[in-house]
Amino acid sequence: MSDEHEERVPLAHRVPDLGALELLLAVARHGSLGRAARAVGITQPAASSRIRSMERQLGVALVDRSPRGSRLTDAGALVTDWALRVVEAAEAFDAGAQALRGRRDSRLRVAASMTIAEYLLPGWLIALRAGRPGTAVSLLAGNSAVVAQRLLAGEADLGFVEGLSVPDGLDGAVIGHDRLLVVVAPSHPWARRRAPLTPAELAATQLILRERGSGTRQVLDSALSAHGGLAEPLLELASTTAVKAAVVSGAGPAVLSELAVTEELTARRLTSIPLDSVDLRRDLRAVWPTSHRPTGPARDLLTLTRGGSKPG
Amino acid sequence: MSDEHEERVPLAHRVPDLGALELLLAVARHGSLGRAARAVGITQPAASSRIRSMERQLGVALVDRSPRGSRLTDAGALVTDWALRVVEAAEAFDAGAQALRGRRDSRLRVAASMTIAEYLLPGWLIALRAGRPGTAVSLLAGNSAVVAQRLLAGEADLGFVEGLSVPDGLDGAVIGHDRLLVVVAPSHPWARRRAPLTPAELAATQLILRERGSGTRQVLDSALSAHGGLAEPLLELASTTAVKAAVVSGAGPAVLSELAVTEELTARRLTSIPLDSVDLRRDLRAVWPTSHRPTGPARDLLTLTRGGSKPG
DNA sequence: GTCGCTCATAAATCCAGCTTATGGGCCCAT
DNA sequence: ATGGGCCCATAAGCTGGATTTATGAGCGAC
Repeated sequence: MSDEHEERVPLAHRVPDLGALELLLAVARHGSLGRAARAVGITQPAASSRIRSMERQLGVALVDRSPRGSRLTDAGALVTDWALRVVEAAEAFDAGAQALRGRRDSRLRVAASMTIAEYLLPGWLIALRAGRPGTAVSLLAGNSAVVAQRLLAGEADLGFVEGLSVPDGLDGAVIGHDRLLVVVAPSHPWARRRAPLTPAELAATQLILRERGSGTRQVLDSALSAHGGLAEPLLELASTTAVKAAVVSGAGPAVLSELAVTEELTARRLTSIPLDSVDLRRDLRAVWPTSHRPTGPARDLLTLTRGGSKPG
Repeated sequence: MSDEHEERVPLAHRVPDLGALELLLAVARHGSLGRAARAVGITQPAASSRIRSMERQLGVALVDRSPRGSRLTDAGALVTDWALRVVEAAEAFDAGAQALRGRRDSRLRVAASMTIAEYLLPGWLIALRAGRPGTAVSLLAGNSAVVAQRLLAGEADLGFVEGLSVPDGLDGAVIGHDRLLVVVAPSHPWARRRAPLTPAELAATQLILRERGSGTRQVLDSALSAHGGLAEPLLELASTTAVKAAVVSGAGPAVLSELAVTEELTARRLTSIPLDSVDLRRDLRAVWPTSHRPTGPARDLLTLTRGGSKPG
């Protein structure tokens, strides 16, 4: 059962590559193929050819060319918006990857829980880079205990954890909230029910879970301990990505951070089921050693995450 | 003043291409380079080389190779999650593009307002494709009047509009809600204020707007008519994308649908400013000709959009 | 020991996209 | 009206990256 979606033609052949999407965005911004070309560092004929082959690939005219410049067509405006989503995701990828790369010699060392590292940090790093270009960031992902240990050992400058309490020896500040959601594919029977799920029902259901030790799983286990504890997992998978993929493909229900599934929820690829009586909210906290108040880039990042503006 | 963010190295050179990201996801799913290679339709050496150059590019080991298969490293799990976001955005792009292309000979013809077409439809189409593979969809984007006209002329099977009322001759159902938000870059002075914005202040401020005729702009104009109406625009741009890009780069404030900016808000690339006394909520509705209840794929799509529970 | 799976390497091929060079259309200023 | 500025399109040649085949080597099960 489950996966093996055999796609005759891979996605990469149906979607223009990142360079082309960036070029399209540049055209939208600058109003001319030539200007856009210069903005992305290629020549005008290259841009012309690239946009043309993109139009051939999509089967739709994207820009109105005129001797006075180029404007997006109606379809082009739509495509450009979709392209922006892809480019933004790619920027987040890049921000995260850069942080991961600089493990050794970097200046700002961040330790974060998986959920925060996956879904929030890349965005923050983009914003940080805008305010402090050139800051090298390194990122280590682990559970609360690992984060605490790194901070106390002086191997990280700033940490982020989700959970109920601040580990000993650390100071912290709440920077946001997160909630665990029960999610299923829209085709799942639960998607049609009107009544909220009861904790007992959830506890008795076989779920798709991350492997033992994940923070998400621990929170869920303790919240349901009064109702019989978690049932045997239906599947145990290594990454949040794998869990999501399994749920989307209809393998069964899972409980995931809302941060991990907002995209799928608005797109209706997943449906969230209300849960009765149990509140699965948890705080997101920035933490640091009591002795070392964050300074410099660490302080900037901290400020950023609290919704404020940058110091300057 | 538009700033020229000159990136020495374009994003496309720092981020692996879509094919490589898909391959990485396949490796995560299948646990072996060779199987992953077959899954994406290339040979094993090609996959090996691609993953290797990806690791070189990112400067991080992504998979643990062994004679019994390959598993993701810790860093690999993070990267894979970021990769999934990119691939999902690309899938949405593809879903939209396919709908756009099939304008002529397709079986399900959808007419939708810009905001819905941009941010919700691609996701719905992905879900629809999962349930009804092979359904060809065509998409036309326009304002309420255009949508109504197409439906009544029999040139579209199902419509989606945002707004206060259902056009004459159509039946409709509320499928969700949307809210207009005032957004600025985190560096903008407004990001620091504690007091909500007053309607008069907003009306007196020069904003970055979509060009005249956009639904968003009309709603805003009428909501502020009691407070002096909109000021002269600071910039008039052709697409929501262009507006967002201008705001992020600090050009000024804008008013945009929350659907358009959720991503930027959670990533803190944009900040939303509370607005006093004026409620900019609006309903999102599916609509169809009173005479033609949706059937077949149109009915499936309609069911899909009413499926989940959406906060807000 | 041998078969089955795994991954890595080498060499040849092929194609996609780039650059330079050129030409034509439109508008404005002189 | 005419030259110069902007715009875009086309043609030709080059280059590099990714692919394919063919092979070798490690590990485990029988």
